[in-house]
Amino acid sequence: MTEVKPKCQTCENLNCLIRKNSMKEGMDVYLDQKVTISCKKSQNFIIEGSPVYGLFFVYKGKAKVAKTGINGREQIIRFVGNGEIIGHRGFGAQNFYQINAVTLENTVICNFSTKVLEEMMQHIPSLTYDFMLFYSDELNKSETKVKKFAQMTVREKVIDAILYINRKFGLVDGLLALQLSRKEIADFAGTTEEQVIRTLSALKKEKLLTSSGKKIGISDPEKLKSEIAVHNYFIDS
DNA sequence: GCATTAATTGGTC
DNA sequence: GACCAATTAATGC
Repeated sequence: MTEVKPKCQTCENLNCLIRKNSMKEGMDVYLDQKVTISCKKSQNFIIEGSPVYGLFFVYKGKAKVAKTGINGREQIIRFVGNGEIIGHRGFGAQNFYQINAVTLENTVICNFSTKVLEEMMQHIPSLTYDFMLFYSDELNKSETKVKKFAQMTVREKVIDAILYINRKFGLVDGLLALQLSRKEIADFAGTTEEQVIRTLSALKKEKLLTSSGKKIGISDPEKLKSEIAVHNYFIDS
């Protein structure tokens, strides 16, 4: 752990709420209290049910946020990349995390304690406002997701999941930059691994998707989008 | 190359 | 459309 703590003021993750406000008067004292940790792939750095110890930001890497169901069934809430927040539901009244967060690759994470965050919020209004907008947006996404889960067919859910991953992480050589197992796609889409596999091979046969090994490529994004357009696919849930 | 893990396929409820 | 079992492909050591 000889990592140099990245400075917020010069961080390249311009979408990070802390970064956005890092130049504000009085921020320095809070930013100095940041803790940065280096996680290997598949590290469970937030454990469901454990006491809240602040807010996390992805500095570099990727992670998934999930809730565990009864018989090992997992519901992936969302995927996060550079500059994004994790654990924000634990901020405020709640004392225990309601989610698990696991890295999908080697990932560097910044952490602010709840105490430091509270002080920041009290003293930097623009930061507080940005957070409010963020929470509002999250709630909107969450509501959209409820609708999707209730109304979409499996095929639509899988298409939606693929497009979401594409929107968020993009393609490399025509293949999704974030490589997930079929099980993970299923846990995110709200269906089973087998259904995902069957849907993927159907879409492949229809020439809407391509694949190279276990990696997935998109060959006809417009057609995919039009299939779920009726569900407002463009809302990034 | 072998052993473990993931993907796929077929069948049942 | 979920769950289970058997087969096959992919990947780690």
